[in-house]
Amino acid sequence: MDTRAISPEPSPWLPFESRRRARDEKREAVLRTAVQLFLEQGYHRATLNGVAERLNITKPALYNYFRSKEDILFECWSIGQERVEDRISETDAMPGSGLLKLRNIVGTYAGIMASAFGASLVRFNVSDLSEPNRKVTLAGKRRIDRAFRGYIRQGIADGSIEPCDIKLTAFAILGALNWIGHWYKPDGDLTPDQIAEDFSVRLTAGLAKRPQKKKARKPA
Amino acid sequence: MDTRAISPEPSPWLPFESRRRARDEKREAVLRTAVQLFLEQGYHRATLNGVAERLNITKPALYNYFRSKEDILFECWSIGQERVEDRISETDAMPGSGLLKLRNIVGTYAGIMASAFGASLVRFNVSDLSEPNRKVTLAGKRRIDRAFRGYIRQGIADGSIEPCDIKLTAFAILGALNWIGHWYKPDGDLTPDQIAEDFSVRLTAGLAKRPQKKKARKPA
DNA sequence: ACTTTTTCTTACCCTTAGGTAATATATTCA
DNA sequence: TGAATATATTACCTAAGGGTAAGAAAAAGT
Repeated sequence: MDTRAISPEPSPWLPFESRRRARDEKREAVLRTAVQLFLEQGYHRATLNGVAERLNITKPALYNYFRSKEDILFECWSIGQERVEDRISETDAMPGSGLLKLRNIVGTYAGIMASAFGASLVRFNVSDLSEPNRKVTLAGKRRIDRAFRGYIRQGIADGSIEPCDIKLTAFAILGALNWIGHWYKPDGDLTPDQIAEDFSVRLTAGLAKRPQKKKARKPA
Repeated sequence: MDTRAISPEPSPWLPFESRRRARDEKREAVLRTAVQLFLEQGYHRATLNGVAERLNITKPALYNYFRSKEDILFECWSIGQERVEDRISETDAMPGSGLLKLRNIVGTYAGIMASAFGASLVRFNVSDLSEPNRKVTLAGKRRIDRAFRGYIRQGIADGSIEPCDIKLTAFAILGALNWIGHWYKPDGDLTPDQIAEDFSVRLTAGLAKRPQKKKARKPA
């Protein structure tokens, strides 16, 4: 769109903003390429030269956008984490039973795990991060744990979920979900949506409270 | 123990064997220390100097027992893999329904995952291995997948397991199990046995074939 | 067109850690 | 005790790769 023809007095801010945008686009391109390479080869075997090469630039150019390799790693993790936390916020604000919320987060989380930034949440090693960044990631992991446990706890309270060991249940569900980040391949025969739909049912089916017979035994 | 005083005619093989044993013990000590350090710090951040230091020796001494760092990594993986495959063989030979076999392997697998060599199956990066070794590990992972799917398939065939998507079911169960290798801490409040017992029920509860509604069999 | 700022490249530094050579020290065995 | 073997140490090499300095090239602003 050529704004000069429409607006005779272009704001001096526009070029600045467009420059900012271009910069951010390049930054994101670096992150996309980096996370891809980190996943393919592992963080340590992947080199910044390799990242730069894929972008048709040279290594030092990367340092216009990031302060260090670890910085890139941490940002990749942050993007994945933010996606998850956004969905958790949405789910928290959702009306409905704990079981419903759990089903919702399981499905969306599965979808995220099938993306590169999502997989980076479980494929990267926290000990490759600096102490401050490591603390941030560990706190993030705890928040995810807490969210899942919260939905289960709510479900038990509102009667939608059969009473169970909350901690182990959350571990089991999160394990099944996180494992997606290890086995999912974009060129496979399963789409993220299929996985999300299946897992949202599969991982919660055993938890739903069944209609009370005289003696309710084990959950389905 | 001074064998010379007891046996007047000592076989020339005995010293040799005892030396072999001592050697193997040292080898295993290296592996135990190495796997521990690899898990604590990650393969790349952990150094052979660090491994040697914990053993009160120096780095080159390690090369009396292993040809390279990668060699050590691969052996750690192999030990974990062997433990799993042993249990799979046992389970294969077991009598009983597919569901029973699945419960059995889930429990034992959970226990293995709560050990250092077991965790090494999921905490280490295949791309840190040489091409031949990587092929071996990938083949190993496939064998585990195949075993789990086999039990599920058998269970469906013999009527102990409700028909389901075999592949996704196996992924979900293996994910929950493998995740143990990431969260289990020996100093936590859960013992491997507790986890094994819980998971063997938890991860299979949703699969068991329920009494058919047609026949209206009320639970006693 | 000229200046300034941003972005990128070439050339380089330098630490780290895996691996090796030469050699010393135990240990075994006769 | 002395030769042979096994095992460990000291000292060193070397490649790889993260990171930096100086300056060229491109873009923006005037």
